[in-house]
Amino acid sequence: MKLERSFYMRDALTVSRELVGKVLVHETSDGITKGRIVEIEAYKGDIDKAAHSYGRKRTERTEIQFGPGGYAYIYFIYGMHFCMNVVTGAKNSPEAILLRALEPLDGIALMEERRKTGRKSSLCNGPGKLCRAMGIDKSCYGLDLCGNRLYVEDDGWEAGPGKVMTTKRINIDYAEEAVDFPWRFILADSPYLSKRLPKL
DNA sequence: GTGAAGATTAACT
DNA sequence: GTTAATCTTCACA
Repeated sequence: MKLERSFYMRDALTVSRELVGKVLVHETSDGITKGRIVEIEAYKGDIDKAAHSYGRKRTERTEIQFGPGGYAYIYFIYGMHFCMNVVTGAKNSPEAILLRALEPLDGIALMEERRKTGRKSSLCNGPGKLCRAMGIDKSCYGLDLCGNRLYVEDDGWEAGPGKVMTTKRINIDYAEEAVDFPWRFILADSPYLSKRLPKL
């Protein structure tokens, strides 16, 4: 079943923990693609130097994060990649969750066509890659995840005990003390992670 | 209007 | 491990 608004209205860290193992669904004119969420990172604008909305900085780009949870925050990075976030928290609480890796479930042929690669395991194992495989671009910015085009569903699958782990985030070395926040959530035994499990 | 930097990826040494 | 590709967004004039 599709996740409801109330699921997203909670704290980003709480939502993150429960979002691992859920299924991202994108319905397009080319077909439907689905992928299980195996790696995500939480960003909290009020205290997190790594967040675009750090210091409650409100710009045209981060505007959607200040609304209620349950909306898509898409941004373009390094001139060639899109990244998708799920906005969480209540209104005026700039929090979001970056989707870093998915396990392809449905529409895999369509993903391969978009990605031009034959290896299923590398189809969605990175923020930029999963967006391309899922057909997500700027036109998805601000979409309501409680709508019927781009949303997250719970298919009843559950991670085994201790399988959801937290680690430090990736590629935010400029964020000073925030680099040590354990806000990356992963499915420990998934072969679809963007990087190998760091040593603990 | 202009310039610098980036929540990445793929290719190369 | 290092680096180029490539362009939106943001800060400042």
